[in-house]
Amino acid sequence: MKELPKISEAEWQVMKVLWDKSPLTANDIVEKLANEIDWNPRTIKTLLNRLMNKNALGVQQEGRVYYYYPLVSREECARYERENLLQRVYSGALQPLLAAFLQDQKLSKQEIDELKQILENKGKLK
Amino acid sequence: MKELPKISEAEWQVMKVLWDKSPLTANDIVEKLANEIDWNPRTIKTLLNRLMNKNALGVQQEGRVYYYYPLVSREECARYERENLLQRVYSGALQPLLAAFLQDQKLSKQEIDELKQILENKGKLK
DNA sequence: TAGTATGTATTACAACCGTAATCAATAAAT
DNA sequence: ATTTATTGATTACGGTTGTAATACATACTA
Repeated sequence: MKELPKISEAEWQVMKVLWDKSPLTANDIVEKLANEIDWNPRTIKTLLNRLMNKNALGVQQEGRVYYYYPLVSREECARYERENLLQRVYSGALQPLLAAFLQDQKLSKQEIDELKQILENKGKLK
Repeated sequence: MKELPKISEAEWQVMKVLWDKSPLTANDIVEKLANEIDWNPRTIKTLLNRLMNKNALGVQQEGRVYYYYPLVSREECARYERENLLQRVYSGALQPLLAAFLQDQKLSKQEIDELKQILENKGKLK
């Protein structure tokens, strides 16, 4: 089983861009992030380097330009973060976590129905 | 509105003990954590100090002993962490987050029913 | 009253993080 | 061929975190 690198808050922003679409050059990434975050391009280069050192990103070199791409899946990383929240904050108690999420956020009718559907199935399966 | 201190992973362990029951002395806390975590008591003292400096904990002094108690509510801090996960990992998309949590964890029949109940109510309210 | 134990405060130290600036290599331009 | 511009690599720097060790104050003991 491969070691999941620990991805920091700032690094998540970069990873999300590459999970959306890859491979991309550093400049592509800078451009995509320009709207959302006020970072110096240098900062993004640093983050790319750190992510490479952590083996979260790979590169393929074309001439003098690097094309970056993820080496870990978004779903793996997301699962890690979910589990982390669940344990750290809720000591593993899922129901209160979910109830709290449902309480503070708004959902469309359709999203509610989808979730109910998932719950129905969980109910049946056991 | 009061500033929420940022509580680190290790600090959460300490805060949870005090949210369960407070005020407690450092030694009480060391004892409670002894089962769960393999920390040197010094480490716990350090964490208590940091939490005081962050205004996450207060103390009341009785003789030479300090009694620690939380200055921030568990629910505030939990909300902060939930929101953080939601934005960082899911860019604010609640439904996929919830669906994933439901997918990877197991729930009792009763918990499922409670969640369905919450969803029912959300559905009605709008 | 001098030493010991106990509890808090200060200091340590490396790794990680946010946020860059500077250096170096190389492709492009003159 | 030398200069310039571009892009990745290295270095920076203060703050936080995990994980303690050491110093200091004081209550208790001999």
